[in-house]
Amino acid sequence: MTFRPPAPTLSDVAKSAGVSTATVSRCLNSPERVIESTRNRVMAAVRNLGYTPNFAARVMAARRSLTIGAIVPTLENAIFARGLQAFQEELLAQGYTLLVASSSYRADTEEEQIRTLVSRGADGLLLIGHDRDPAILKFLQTQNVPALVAWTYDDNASLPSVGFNNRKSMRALVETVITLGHRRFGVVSGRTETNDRARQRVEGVFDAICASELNANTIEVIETDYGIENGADAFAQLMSLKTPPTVVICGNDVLAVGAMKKARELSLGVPEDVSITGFDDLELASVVVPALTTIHVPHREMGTKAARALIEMVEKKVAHVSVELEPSIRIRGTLAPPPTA
Amino acid sequence: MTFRPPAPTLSDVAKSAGVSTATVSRCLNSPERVIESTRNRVMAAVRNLGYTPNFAARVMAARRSLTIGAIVPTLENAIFARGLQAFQEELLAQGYTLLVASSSYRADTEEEQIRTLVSRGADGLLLIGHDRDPAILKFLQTQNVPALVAWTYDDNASLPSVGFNNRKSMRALVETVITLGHRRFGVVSGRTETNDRARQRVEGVFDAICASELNANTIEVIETDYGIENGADAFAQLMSLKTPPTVVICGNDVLAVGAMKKARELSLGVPEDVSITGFDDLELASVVVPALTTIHVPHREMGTKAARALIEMVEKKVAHVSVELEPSIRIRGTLAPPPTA
DNA sequence: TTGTAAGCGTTATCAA
DNA sequence: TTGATAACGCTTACAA
Repeated sequence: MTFRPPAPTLSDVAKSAGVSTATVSRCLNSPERVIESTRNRVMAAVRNLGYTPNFAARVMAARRSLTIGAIVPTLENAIFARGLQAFQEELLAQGYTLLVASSSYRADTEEEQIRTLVSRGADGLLLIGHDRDPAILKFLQTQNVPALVAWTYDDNASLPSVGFNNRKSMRALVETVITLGHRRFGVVSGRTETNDRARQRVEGVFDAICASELNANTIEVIETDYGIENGADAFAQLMSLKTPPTVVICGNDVLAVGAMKKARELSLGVPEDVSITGFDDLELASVVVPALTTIHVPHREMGTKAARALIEMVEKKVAHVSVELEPSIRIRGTLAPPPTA
Repeated sequence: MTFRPPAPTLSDVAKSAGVSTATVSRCLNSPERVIESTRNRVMAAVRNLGYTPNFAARVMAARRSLTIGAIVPTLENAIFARGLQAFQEELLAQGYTLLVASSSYRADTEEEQIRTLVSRGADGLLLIGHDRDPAILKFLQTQNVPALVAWTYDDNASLPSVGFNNRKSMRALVETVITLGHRRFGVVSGRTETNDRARQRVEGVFDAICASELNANTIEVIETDYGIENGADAFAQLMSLKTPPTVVICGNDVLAVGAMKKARELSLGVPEDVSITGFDDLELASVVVPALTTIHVPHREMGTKAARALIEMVEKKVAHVSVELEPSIRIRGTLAPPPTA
């Protein structure tokens, strides 16, 4: 092992350029405040030495990091990918860096991640959904770190949100399903206990059914984690009931695609034997055969608007007002009238 | 706007517990070095005040961050998701935190991200592939930050790697394809100029074909960015040739699924009219109909081993020896003998 | 336009 | 077992 010199610091640059550290700092942060001749000299020294500013030191001295943290429940499937990408692009355009963490849909992990990101100096936080221990909100308050919620819209929650009404959207879809003549419904949902979006979507299903003259008691709901195989298993369970549903409403596209896979294995035709619907309109939804009927969520718009809102909260230090986006129904091949209708 | 007190610091805790900052620091970092009675008092103060350590200050003082950075070409599709997940799990188990950045397959962006992560105090870096300006390697050296390459294996590159031989794997697959009787090949590849894995995979195709007595001149190769729609377009282009291929070898599963989608639109049967193969064995590959023939990459194993190797490099400050993993071929529904064979 | 110097919140060395 | 105190590398009044 060879000896390695320590990385160059501001004062190395200052020495090499024959100026003070303050001048070097100015060259880097507000070049217009340094006369050109010195600036050139300094920048040359920076290049020569291969100097890179130490972020930790900068954060400590400046007391802001130009960093935004986002904690999403999962990065394993595409559920949050597109929105997050747009979020990140907008942040970047405004000079901020994004730090992403995943909570695996666990409240305790999310709290840990919140603490981690705050301790790393995040200037603001993007969180998903409103289900959360109030204590952690108090923590954010004492730490003076603004937070914004996305992927759901709720005007009178304790945090501002940029998102859509999951319940209303699902209700609209199920109303369409009812109009087609379906009377026996199966529901494959995400975990409702720890996931307000999943909960609201199931509520939307019941809203639609109760609003019609149908009997809500006949609806079978299976809860499971998001995952193609989980969707497949839940679907199999539903279809093995004495009176299987004619339509299976899935809490998201991942579950729905799992259901489709299992239908194939069971030699059940979709939509001839059973209809299937999803939620989110991931790329997956247009790849499967037939294409999946689902609810299109304006992911990119949500990401972009969330970024703008959060930056405003960070810079102006004011609470942002919530923004509601409008999903739209995408009727595709997996939905048709029930077999006997 | 209400007044917000600044977040509590170490010395706030020290004052509140009636000890020195050194003792508080010890309670947090090596509790066994503090007698129980004081420790209890200190921890109570920590809880009371809602104290969270300031990461930037800690990094500066300790001169290590227990943070590993990873820069992948994309987070938009699942190509790197599973491996990265395993990488992160192993890091976590060993007390490290993962910071992920995406380069969008651009060399300049990757350099920027490398600098960013180093400046943020990453103790080590995971990079994908070996294609990279030597200057940035020198930078890593002067900054004293070890780096490891994954998703490819190359024993005599300048950085150690944990991965597989893309060329050899693709060659094996194409040899199988040849054995089935195929003679007209189409290739849909990722960008070979900026992506050594894509390049090696194409080379593997030619290796197999040259090793047989076939004429390599008849192979049409189309390069495109990774994406379902790109795969679809490239496939359409290949199938509109005067003598279209009987098999389309795709550089990865995402492209292959795009090809399958387009085949359906063109009413081409897979595999009756044309065979299609992928690479990676993403979850996607088992969801499509028919299931995709592809090369299974041990993503999780790669992630775990990369984490262990990188941590060793960080802690022992020695270069790790490269590790080669073995992908395996997964023959599934999209591959069959050519129509006329 | 540039320099001086006081922090920023930790850790770590050295004494007590 | 604990406490002083000097770093760590940078930004930013304030002064020159």
